[in-house]
Amino acid sequence: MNVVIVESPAKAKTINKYLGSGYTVLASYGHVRDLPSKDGSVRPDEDFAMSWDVDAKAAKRLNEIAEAVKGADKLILATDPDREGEAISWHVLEVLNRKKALKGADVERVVFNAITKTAVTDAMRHPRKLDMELVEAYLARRALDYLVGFTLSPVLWRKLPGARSAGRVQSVALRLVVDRELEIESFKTQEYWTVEAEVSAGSDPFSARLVKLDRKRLGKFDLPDEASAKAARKAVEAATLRIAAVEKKPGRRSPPPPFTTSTLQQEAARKLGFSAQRTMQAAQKLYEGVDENGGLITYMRTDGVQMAPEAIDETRRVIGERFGTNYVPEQARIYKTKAKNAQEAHEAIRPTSLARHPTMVRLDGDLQRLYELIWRRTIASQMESARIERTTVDIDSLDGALGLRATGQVVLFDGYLAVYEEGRDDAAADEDGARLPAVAENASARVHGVKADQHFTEPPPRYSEASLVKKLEELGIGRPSTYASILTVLREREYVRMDKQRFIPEDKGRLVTAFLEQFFERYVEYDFTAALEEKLDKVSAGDLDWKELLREFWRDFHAAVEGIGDLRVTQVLDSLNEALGPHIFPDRGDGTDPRTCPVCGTGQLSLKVSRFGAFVGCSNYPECRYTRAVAAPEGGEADADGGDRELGLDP
DNA sequence: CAGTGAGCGAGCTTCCGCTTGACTT
Repeated sequence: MNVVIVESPAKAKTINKYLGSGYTVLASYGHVRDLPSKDGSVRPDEDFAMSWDVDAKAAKRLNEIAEAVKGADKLILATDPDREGEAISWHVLEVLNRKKALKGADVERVVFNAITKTAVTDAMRHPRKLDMELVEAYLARRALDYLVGFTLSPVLWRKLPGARSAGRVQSVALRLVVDRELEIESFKTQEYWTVEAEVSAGSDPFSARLVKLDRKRLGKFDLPDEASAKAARKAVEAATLRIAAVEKKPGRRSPPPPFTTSTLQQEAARKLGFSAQRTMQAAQKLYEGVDENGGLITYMRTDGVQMAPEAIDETRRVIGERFGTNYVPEQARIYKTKAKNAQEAHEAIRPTSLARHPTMVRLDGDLQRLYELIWRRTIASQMESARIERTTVDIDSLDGALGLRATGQVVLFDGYLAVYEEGRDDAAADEDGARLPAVAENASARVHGVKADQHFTEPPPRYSEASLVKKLEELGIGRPSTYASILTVLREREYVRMDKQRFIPEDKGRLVTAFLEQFFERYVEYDFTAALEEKLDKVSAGDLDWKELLREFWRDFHAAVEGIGDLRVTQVLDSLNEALGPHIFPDRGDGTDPRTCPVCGTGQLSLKVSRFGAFVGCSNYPECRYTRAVAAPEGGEADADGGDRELGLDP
């Protein structure tokens, strides 16, 4: 008898089926051990010694595993083929060794990145040893995260009452939200106008935009006000027009790759309105399966876009049957990940059987809709590209001073668009979607009406859950298993709030960000994690000692912590006040200096702290009693207003 | 209705990443 260890029970069940009777497949249910949530779990002055703790539930699992291993010939560690997976195998092995549960049993490490019968049985024939360098990269990652989080958080408690936590991932996610808000606040809207004419040339009328005026190309801001727009409109109305050129260009649109965790969360938000959490809950149920037929989709926490060859074959077959052979490309499509720091331990998220059409499964609301989305996306990813034709019609005045342009596109062959079109976040609507009537070059054109429209440039949009997850993934920050919880932490700490499904930073979040930027700048830089990952890669390649990585990190980090530890709260505030700027003193938009007191008009505002939390107060205290709360400790809210009220704006 | 106030204090909070049930509301 052989004992096989994987992470999840659903996976254990499937693999058991593939391997048959000579094997017992058990799940570890995750990491099994972790650092206890208290001081001293990682000890830099003992050469980064780490204490591990097995919680009660994991202990039960491990006892079951130890029991099964007792009479076994072999222990086969088949956890995920990435850094964390290697670590899980190591943790399990460590515990079993400590229990002395491994007498005589051989230990093998086996990896597969698709759960198909061929992939699994093939992997079983190629066992290897545990990769200790990969495990050491994990240890470095784990220790660093602990040291950053469990050092910075207490610093925050002491220096900024009301602030609760900081960490390598959450603090950068928060910074993204805060920085975007600052961008929005400092954004200057700009007015511009466009002129559009309804024209015809022996055809149905169509609309064309003014693109040339006074023999010059019209830039976006060349019609800055109503007067210039009206003058341009008059010029169009007075002009004699002819069709100068008709150009048709063929184009292709290729399908998007199949889903990863990040893209699934984004699309489910855009198309179904699901939060990241709701998406993951539904996906988990689809993965576990609803009846005896097993899971309906592959593993839902993945950054891989690749698919098992068997699945690609089946997808192509289903496309041929349902849509016709002209929808099947000659070659199967192979996708490569673009995400930084992708581990690609798992396949893309796809139905376990493409033949299981959404109409053939009966599921609860969320599950049904999510399954259909995944089925369509997977099918689309292997379908033929759409072929389109883009048409551009240039219309000039006879004297050549004016130019108008109309664009349109026609889908000649829909290809993958027959099942799926990717949603958009904040992009402007397609303007060249319309079909244009056939017109002949040199035909004269008639103007039916001209309109001038006013527009204003808009600031960048606030992050939604979907766009923030997308950004985090681009920066290589966080993992598929943590995206949804990162969003939750920011809300629980009251660093941000949601408004119309968008993240808005609270003053508390701005303050924490300003503080970290001021005193721990390099640890909240957007590429800190990417740089760390490069070093971790060196560790796993054997080119860098994991303790050397930690020593180097700790030297600088510890110095920064010592530096601020010596400062009194008031000194921190003085230094912070210099740097705070728009984080805490936003432009009020009425031309007054953001740092002068809005009540007395002479006092200077600055940040202070008390047992009520951080607040902004006037230098003329106690004559002037203007205050504005910035960050209150848990439950320490003065009243329902939360100090948000702008006192004294109308004295 | 006004709007907490700054060198003292007891004791509390916290990280990231991997995985699901077993508690009660």
